[in-house]
Amino acid sequence: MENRLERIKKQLHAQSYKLTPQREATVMVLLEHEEDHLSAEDVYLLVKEKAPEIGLATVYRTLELLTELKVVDKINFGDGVSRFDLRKEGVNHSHHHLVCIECGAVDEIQEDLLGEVEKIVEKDFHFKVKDHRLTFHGICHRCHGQSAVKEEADPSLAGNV
Amino acid sequence: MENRLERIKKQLHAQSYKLTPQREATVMVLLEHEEDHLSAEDVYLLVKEKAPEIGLATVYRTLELLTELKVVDKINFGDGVSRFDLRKEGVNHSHHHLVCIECGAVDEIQEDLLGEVEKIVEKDFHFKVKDHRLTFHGICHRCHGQSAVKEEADPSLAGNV
DNA sequence: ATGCATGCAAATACTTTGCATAAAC
DNA sequence: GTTTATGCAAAGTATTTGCATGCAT
Repeated sequence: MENRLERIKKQLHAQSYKLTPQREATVMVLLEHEEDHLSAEDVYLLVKEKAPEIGLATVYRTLELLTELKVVDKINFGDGVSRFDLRKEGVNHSHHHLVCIECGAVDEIQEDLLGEVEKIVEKDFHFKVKDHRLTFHGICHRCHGQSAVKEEADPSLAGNV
Repeated sequence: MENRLERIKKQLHAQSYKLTPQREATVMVLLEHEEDHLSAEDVYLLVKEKAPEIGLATVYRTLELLTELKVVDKINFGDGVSRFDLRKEGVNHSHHHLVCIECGAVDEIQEDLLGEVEKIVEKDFHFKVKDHRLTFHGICHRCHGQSAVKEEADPSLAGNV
């Protein structure tokens, strides 16, 4: 965790940005909630616990900065909010998501399943792939087979949105 | 074109919705701009040419309805707007997109390249896939190789956003 | 001192909603 | 005549921006 913060600090410095206490608190929240897909508002509320004086605008500005630096990916599941997803270290593309249409849970696939597909895109469509966004919509393993008890599916117990 | 409108009309009627003149005008705009990725506002402006009295709210409501009926897909490229993309007939999933980071053009891949990947997702992640969203970010065939003349890339001549 | 970063409030952008009217069945 | 759809305006969200202040070099 510490070294990831350090690395991000270096990335900031490399572009002559500072790791201010507010930015550090924001990054820490993201590191601590790596599995989640937090909206700017979510991040704001969590950062406030560490740095109560922080403003929402600063959080937005920090998330924008981190997106630029490719520390996080700004993703969108079709509800009206952008969510921010920490990239794994050394990984140069956004990972995949599984959105459950029953319970709303969002799970991640870290493994890159698009290698072959990207080759086809580059060859057949003459498109130089730099990054990708892949989301599947369907029924997650928790909801699967329990369509009879749909109503009881509890997203809070399941994957994180 | 006519038959596609007819088919959409039937889909509406099947759920006891009406094909009002406003809805028809909206659908016609979508059919005429199949290659584009129009925002609600874009659709509104185009529909106004056919039906000047239409209100923006009606366009939003119609697009929402068409999304429900899976006539269109509501997609999002990360700029703050939802865009609406007509599904091909008989196709039951969203098609793929190629977003050029140089010129902003968005091209489509109609062919489904995810068959194998979905099998893996279903087997290894126990996730029943119902639909998907796949977007590649990179350099399109028009911009490719002309990085020296970047500034001259003209999205209006290229694919449509 | 200078420049970057912050907090707050105001502004903007997009989308949804309430409600009275109008059209369709 | 009852339901469904529309247009307008108002309200809601999400996000961005302006600006005075603060912090760090």
